[in-house]
Amino acid sequence: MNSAGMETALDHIFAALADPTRRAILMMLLEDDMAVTDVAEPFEMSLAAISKHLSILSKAGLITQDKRGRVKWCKLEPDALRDASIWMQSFGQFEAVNLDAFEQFLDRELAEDQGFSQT
Amino acid sequence: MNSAGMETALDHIFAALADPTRRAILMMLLEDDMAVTDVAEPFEMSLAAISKHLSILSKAGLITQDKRGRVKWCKLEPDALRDASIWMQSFGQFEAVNLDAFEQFLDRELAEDQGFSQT
DNA sequence: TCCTTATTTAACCAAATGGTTGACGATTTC
DNA sequence: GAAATCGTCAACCATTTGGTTAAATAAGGA
Repeated sequence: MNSAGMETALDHIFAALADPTRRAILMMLLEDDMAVTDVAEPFEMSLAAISKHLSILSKAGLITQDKRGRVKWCKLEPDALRDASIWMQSFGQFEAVNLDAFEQFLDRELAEDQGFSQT
Repeated sequence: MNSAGMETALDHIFAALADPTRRAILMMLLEDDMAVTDVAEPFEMSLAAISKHLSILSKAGLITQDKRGRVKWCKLEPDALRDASIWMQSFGQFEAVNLDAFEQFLDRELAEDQGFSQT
């Protein structure tokens, strides 16, 4: 019924998006890459908490983190939203679509993308 | 920072979508409305657990439930995904890729269904 | 070298999540 | 009316989540 791996990826992506702090972080990164400290600045919570949020976003593939010197730069990876978006579009606009074919489509799509880098 | 009101709705929608059981339920409801007992049938968990999942989907606005007699019918409400879709559209870069891939998928679908008129 | 800055890790906590079983109210059927 | 069916609720449990503080690691700057 379900292609293996698809669930986990979608699990992580949707779970990451379910938190308003993490969505706000993604919005910030839309404008520019940022260091962890700068990401944390507008929030009223500890740096450690933000670090955890960034780790969750990273594991979901929504951002990548690139350490240069002692600064870790966070970069948006919007392609990771593709799987989730494709999944959602099947409900929003294309209800009549054949499900078996849709799942085969997802299999092909995800086979290409297997393995977000998750250091 | 964030538009008021939107957060809670998105929280609920994304959190609802983060669980594979709930996504599977939505897929099932894509085909037809179903009674709670029938929704639960393919899953290896209690009816009470499925009832909770349905409640979560309902609170997220992803389904509605209509009780007729002793049977409660579950109906997909794909419009609820619109908020989440709109939010994701702010990440414009991936959207083009996504729609491109999905259109290719649709083309294959429509090629099989000669005479299907797209609305 | 010593101090400061940048970030993660560890230990801890409260609350939420996802599941269970069993009892219950409501409805249909016999 | 009695029994079966549909679904939820209450109580419980283990695990995960989202936060804290404090210590640890790493890199730059004085």
